[in-house]
Amino acid sequence: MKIDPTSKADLSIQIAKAIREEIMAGTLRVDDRLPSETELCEHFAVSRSTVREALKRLAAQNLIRTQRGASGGAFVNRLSYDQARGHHVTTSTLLMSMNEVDFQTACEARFALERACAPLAVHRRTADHLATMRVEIYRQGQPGLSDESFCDSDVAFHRALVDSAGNDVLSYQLAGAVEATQPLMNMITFSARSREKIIELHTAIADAVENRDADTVDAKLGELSAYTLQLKDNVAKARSERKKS
Amino acid sequence: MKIDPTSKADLSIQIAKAIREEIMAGTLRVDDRLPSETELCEHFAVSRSTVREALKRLAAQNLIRTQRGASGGAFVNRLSYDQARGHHVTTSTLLMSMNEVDFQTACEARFALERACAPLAVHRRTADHLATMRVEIYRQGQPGLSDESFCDSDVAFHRALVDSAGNDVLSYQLAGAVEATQPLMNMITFSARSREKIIELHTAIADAVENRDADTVDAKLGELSAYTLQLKDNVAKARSERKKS
DNA sequence: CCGCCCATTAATGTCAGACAATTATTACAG
DNA sequence: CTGTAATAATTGTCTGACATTAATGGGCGG
Repeated sequence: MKIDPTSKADLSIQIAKAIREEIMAGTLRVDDRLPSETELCEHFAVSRSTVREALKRLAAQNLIRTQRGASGGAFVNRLSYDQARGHHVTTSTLLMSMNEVDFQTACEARFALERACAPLAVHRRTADHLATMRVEIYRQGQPGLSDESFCDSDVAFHRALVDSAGNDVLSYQLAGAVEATQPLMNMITFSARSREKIIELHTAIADAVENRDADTVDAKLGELSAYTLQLKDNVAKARSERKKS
Repeated sequence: MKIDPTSKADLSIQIAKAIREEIMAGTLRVDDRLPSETELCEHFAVSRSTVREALKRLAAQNLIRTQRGASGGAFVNRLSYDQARGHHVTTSTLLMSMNEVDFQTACEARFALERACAPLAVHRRTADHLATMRVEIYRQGQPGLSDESFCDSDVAFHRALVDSAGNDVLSYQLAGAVEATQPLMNMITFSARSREKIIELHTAIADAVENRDADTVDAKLGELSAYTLQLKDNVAKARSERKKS
């Protein structure tokens, strides 16, 4: 709970770190109120702007929330799965676009993880999950559906599949892999793909989940993966053809 | 690239959002320099403190970095896997501690994901990965090793296993599951566990990876999972015994 | 002509103080 | 007792200043 004014690191970084560590260590618990900005100024012997920049850093990570008015202040935030998922997907998406992740690498990771859910999913799936999957499959079959909407529905289908494993931790971790790579895959391949083929595979997966047949789910996810990679190949070939001419 | 001054949301949040969207959309690319704080003030018609708070928010997400001096400024940051992994682990850890995640849930998620790596790991493991695993197993066998060091080594072992799948995306996604749940599991069970049993399983896993035997890796990870859950049971029983007396 | 030192300059980092906006509490009037 | 207005506490924003850092260019000496 101290900072080193001689350190070369920015003060607001040090302060944010000090507070973050208290939260991680449990000294500050969920819904605890932090000292007011003025008190933090005194404690760390810095100006209010510096304290505020530190608090904004923490707020950006969803670690705290602030409230104005009397008996307001900064409170330790309960990290919700939804908030965390949003962040996770954003970061994963940027990570992949900025590092020019190989299509095959992303695809491999995504399906490896999704297949890991299959045994749990067939075991725990509820009627709700099945219904969601069926609805999305129906949507995907609608004529006139835009490519963007098809992508969205695709993501929703796979998310329902993952969620049906009934494990929040798993759902959270997979959000990054599935939701961040899916659009990437869609953008690359949607010009070339056959919606019928994908809907057929989705239907087979939903059926297998309903029948609690993990092996078939796994196999069909494998087919989907292979089909996606093949599409990518076709697109690449078409591109080099065009280059030649 | 505009903000709405009549919105109830804080200005610094709106500004951060506007810039974040430009980064996500690719308008601002990696290593691009943002306008200086003064220019951003004029552009958004706000004060410098507000702009700075917005920039700190982005910096907290590793989206930008800042540099002082002439020709300094804020630059779009290339998200590195290491930075992102650190964040991911921190968030996952907090998520699990704050939401009081069931031990079994965490354990289930972690092993399901790790087992998904097995087929890739046996295929792509290098001598380096094997060496790391062997070294960690050796460390784990040292008498007098503290519980904390044993935990660290355990994490390092599993990380080497995951990394040997040779897929950066996979390694990143799994960091959250493995590195965040492992300490939780260790804290709960390390009083009761037998290091010999764990070292034996680790050795079997390393051997199987070396022999490219995915099924055995999978089986041994399953045993490790079962053993961990059994330990947890023992601890729980011992606790209720103590309560009775 | 080359290299070193230094002033300049442009940028972020920090500070101080003020006012605005918001909200819970308290006091007061009816 | 109730509704309303004053009050106080707190975060949000603005302004202006100075400190710190680092690239740049110019002068000066070799």
